[in-house]
Amino acid sequence: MAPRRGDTRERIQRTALELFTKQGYERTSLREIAERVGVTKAALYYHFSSKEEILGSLVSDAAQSLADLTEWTRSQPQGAHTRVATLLRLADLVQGRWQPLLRLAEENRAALRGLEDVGREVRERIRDLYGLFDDEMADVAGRLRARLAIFAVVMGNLRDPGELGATREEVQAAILQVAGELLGDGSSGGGS
Amino acid sequence: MAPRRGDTRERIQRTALELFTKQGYERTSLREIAERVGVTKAALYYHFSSKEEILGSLVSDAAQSLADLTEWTRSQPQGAHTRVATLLRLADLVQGRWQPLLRLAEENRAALRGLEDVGREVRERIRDLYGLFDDEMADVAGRLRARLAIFAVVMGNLRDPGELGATREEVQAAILQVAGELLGDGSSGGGS
DNA sequence: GTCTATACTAAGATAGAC
DNA sequence: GTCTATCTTAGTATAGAC
Repeated sequence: MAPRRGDTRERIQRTALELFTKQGYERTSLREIAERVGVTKAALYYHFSSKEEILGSLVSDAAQSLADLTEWTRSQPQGAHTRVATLLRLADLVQGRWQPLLRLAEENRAALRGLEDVGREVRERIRDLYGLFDDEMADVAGRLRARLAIFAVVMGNLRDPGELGATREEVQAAILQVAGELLGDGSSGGGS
Repeated sequence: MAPRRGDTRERIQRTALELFTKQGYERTSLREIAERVGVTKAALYYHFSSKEEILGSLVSDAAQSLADLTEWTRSQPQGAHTRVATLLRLADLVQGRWQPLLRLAEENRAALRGLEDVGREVRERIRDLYGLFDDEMADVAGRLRARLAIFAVVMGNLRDPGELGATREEVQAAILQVAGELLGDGSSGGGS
């Protein structure tokens, strides 16, 4: 219980992420965060100008790595292979360091909407990602399939595998199979 | 501006639904609702025992019509035709009277999670709906496709059609096409 | 049965001392 | 960099007028 020095800001972020996700953003009070970190409410206001800014600081990290992903995709040759490779990288992120934040985002969309600057940036990055797939899809159904493929990768990795009556590995294999089907059809599918 | 009598409860519900959806559940104060309705905060407490109960009263209506839908499906002969017919009815509900509430639910999942009784009921009804499709799907990929079909119907009808660069009618047609593909493959698709 | 007046606790936020 | 004290407003609750 030695009084740590210099890492208070990060400890606030870690604690907030945990509590925001478990209880919801609005149901988590600054008093609660401060108590867990071992400081007073006012101390939080030294490191962050508001409760919203704590949330924003968590989101902007993820926005950066999402930008990295779309940039990588753009640097690759266009085609089905790159689309699938992008989904694989996305799956890694969703299972890895994005997971806590995505759970938070899923449950607290209204709070995220309140974020002015950071929120706008994330929404733009997400649109970028969609755009990468849309560009190669001829028709509405194709773009819809691409979005469903992305959704399957994201949500399939967030939810309890038991919901589908399978292990995590089985679900992961099924996601990649179905996502491949959805992306494959689209690029050569018939129009209206 | 005549002082209406007897419809205060419904006006509270309508106003709450609108504000909860537009601003988020937690960001909407009882004072705000009361002001719009033209009564005091305390009057709300005559009609509802808490803010949560206002939300719960909105949700329980939808839970009932969801139960009606699954019951109807169960009364029909099993098969691809019934699955598609169920999705069509679901699409009608999503575009119609469920729309405001679904928008609310999407943005305020954390608040919904707080609803003890009603929340449990809705989650059970949703699981029932999934179960109807799961029963006829042999493998994990099939069940995943069925869920994606349901998701496409629900979300495709909630989002702005412009996101896919199409009109509402075009999006609607694409949703039904893709949902049909997803449900069709599943029942005869190959195993692992 | 329907609502107003009023009060209580806890929230986010700020000012200024150390 | 952190704390004490304080402010405003939120949700909640009750007593009592009509």
